[in-house]
Amino acid sequence: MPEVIDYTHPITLPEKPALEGLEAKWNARWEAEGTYRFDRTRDRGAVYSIDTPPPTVSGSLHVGHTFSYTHTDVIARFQRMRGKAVFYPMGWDDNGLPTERRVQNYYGVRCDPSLPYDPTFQPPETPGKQAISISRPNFIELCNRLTAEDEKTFERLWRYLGLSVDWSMTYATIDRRAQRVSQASFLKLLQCDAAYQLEAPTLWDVDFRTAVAQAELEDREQPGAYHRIRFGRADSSGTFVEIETTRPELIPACVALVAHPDDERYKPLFGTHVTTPLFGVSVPVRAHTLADPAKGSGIAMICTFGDITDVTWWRELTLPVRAVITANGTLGPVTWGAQGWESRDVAGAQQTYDQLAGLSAAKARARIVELLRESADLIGEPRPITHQVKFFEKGDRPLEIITSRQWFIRTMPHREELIARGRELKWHPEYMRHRYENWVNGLVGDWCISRQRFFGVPFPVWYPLRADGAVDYGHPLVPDESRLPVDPSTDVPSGFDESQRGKPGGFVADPDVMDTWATSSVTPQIAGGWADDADLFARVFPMDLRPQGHDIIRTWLFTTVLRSQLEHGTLPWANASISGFVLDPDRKKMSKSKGNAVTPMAMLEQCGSDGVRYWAASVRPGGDPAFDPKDPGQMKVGRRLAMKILNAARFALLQSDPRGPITEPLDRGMLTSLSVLVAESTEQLEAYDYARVLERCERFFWSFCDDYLELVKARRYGDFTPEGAASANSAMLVALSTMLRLFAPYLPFVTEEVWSWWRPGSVHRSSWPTREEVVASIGGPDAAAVNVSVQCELALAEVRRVKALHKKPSKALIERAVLPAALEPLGPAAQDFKAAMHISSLSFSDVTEASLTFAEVTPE
RNA sequence: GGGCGGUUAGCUCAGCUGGUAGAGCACCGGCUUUACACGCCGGCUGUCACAGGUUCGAGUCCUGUACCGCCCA
Repeated sequence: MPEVIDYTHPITLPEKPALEGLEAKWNARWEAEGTYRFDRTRDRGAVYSIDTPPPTVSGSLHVGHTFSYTHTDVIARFQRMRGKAVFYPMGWDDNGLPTERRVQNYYGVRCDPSLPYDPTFQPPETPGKQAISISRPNFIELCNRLTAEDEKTFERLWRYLGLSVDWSMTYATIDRRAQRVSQASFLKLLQCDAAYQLEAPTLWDVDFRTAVAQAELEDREQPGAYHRIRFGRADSSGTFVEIETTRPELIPACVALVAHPDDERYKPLFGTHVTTPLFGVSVPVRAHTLADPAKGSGIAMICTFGDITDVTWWRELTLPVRAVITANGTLGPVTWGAQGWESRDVAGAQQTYDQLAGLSAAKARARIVELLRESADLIGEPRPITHQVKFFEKGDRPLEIITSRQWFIRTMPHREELIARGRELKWHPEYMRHRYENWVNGLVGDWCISRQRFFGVPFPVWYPLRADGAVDYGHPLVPDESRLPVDPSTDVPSGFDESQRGKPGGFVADPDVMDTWATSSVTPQIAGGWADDADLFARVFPMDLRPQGHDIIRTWLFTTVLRSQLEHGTLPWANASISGFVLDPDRKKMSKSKGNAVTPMAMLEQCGSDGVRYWAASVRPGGDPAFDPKDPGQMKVGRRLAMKILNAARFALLQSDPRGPITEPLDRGMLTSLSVLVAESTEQLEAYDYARVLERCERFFWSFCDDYLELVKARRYGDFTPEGAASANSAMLVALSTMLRLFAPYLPFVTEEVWSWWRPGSVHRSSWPTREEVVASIGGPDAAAVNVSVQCELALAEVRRVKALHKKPSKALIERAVLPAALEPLGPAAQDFKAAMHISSLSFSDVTEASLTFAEVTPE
């Protein structure tokens, strides 16, 4: 029991305790003393490991970040006090598009991979109107420069908030270690055929000119129009089939018409051919169940490719490709009459198409409508509608579907086992599991991981060039694992030299980088040292906890489970704790793009880190708190709690002699109740229910201050016996020691400050309180004393109430008090009670409320 | 259209396995009581969204409806 009875440490109290400056004072001390260093000598059973979300450093942190990261830190601190070696590194997500965008805007540059590296290049002080084109290595230098700045800012803020991270283990999703892990993992997947490349229709953002994965899509409501268009029937009857489409500009890409197999209107047409308007291309009429008889005219045109249903039809009906949309979103050149572009009127088709070539999809649509109107193939006028259109979540124009060569990770064959892993994982809160299962069940294809970007992890792959200069994609060249990480655009495959790059008989590099999630999905492996520190990895993996937001269950959580399943055949972690979002006062999700995000530094300075943490931790797991920066209510409450802890501790420590056995009923009752609180708190924190623990501890503490301390004040100051004072002093110190440790995960600064007044070491390295330890201080739980305390507190409230009704000052003397008989069990504490309420004579009787007789004069 | 969550005091929210509705803020009144005026004491405030059902008893369990939010089609 040394934690509660060893009071040999000298007590030093400040005159006027304050919260100001605690963040700076204790952060410096924790850093100097390595308070949060991970002890890597401990084995897996004694370790608690956290797969921390690496925040995207491009941009700034907002209140939502402090919210969710506090939840994790509360758990980390609890586990540390429980005796675990806590593995809690921080990561930075520097990867990909957001960083590139920020670098472009910040420095006024754009990346042109065809340019050579310029070692003397320096960006201008302020970005000019015209973006400067720079080489890929120069561009990456700027990315690194800016992210380094951002990382420093972020680290300062995290430290100020009091995250108990081991800062010596920080990683970045673009650093050498991360590249090595990402590439090594990719090569393993390639080796066992879990990764493959394919020339396939892929969702494509025409502005970023990159492929996009299913997980990065979002639907947006967009205006559009149905165009009713006639196709000539091939039976020379002179009759027409009418279709409706929102994308008439894709008529040159039409490869078939399709209707539902049961649709009586079109059954006779199945197997026949029709002719496309303007281009005179003969296309078949086919049947497929995905065609909706109720939509438009019930028959649709299939283009390569207008939407993802086109891709399904194209694949399942084995249709040819006639692609017109190019990577930049314009209609590309076509030679009509060439193979695949046959027409009944080659010259006419060419003449028409030449008016569309080079236009964006939107402009081509406007032009082709005019042409269709002239040729009388447009029936009626376009009918405006709004419909859902697929966008890249960070994009500005609708996605196109472009056929290109991409790397994929096999996902579809693993759906069953991924569902099973999801059920094995402990979710906090439990209901978040559904989001995962819905996602896995809704998957429609393998995971495309190629991105046509620059700042990312390159694919460690080259391709041989045949003698005729054609790329041999079938026999990729890969480096030995010992060479990783490699950049194939500057490194050379073994057996070749740089002079053979791009030459027949030589090689070319895969030009792409991996999707952000392809790197982020291996954060447990990166942080845990999978590729270069097997000893560390064995001590931390599979990890204990993945904390994250519910918006990225389908991306980060899902892909991490997938990678771990493919690589290790296990879950990557035992628990997933899912935080909600901070909402603005109008209940809209707070985000930088909406412009309603609040930067947290002012809040932290105004309310103190402990105050902000109190607010964050008081929201139940998964909850979405509304936050109004003009009225930081709960943060102020947290600040008040921290102040109260300072002052109550000062009171308890102000006169802590004499000490001795804890004999008085109020003291014993208070400690018995506290021991129950400790037991419940431990159990609930183990279940990740941090908000409930905070609420209960706070309620206990406030009652401790308002009732218990007031009741024992006189006895403690020695008004009765030295033994009575000793009992109170000892009980207060046990309670203080216990409550400081209960609050330590939530309010790390104020608890550390108070701890330092009278205890050795850091409260954050002390042991979590136990029920047994508290109970031992009174020789066993004392249920009778609890009853005395409860009745005494009820009586206190009753006398206070009646006193206030009589508008008497608090120190007014009460000559005689008659209380309801139900309160009589307070008897053993009558002396404390009478002193606290200034009662001379106390009795009980069959009354419903307290009857008080006040003295004539109130002493000064 | 599907999934998930929410709806409790003017505001923000707690109410765990069903047993007489709670806290803080705000508001009103009182108190400078030797830890704290960044404080203390007291008061006021509710058809627990709506409609059914189960039960001796429902804020809590079941069914349906409405509205809000998030995610997915």
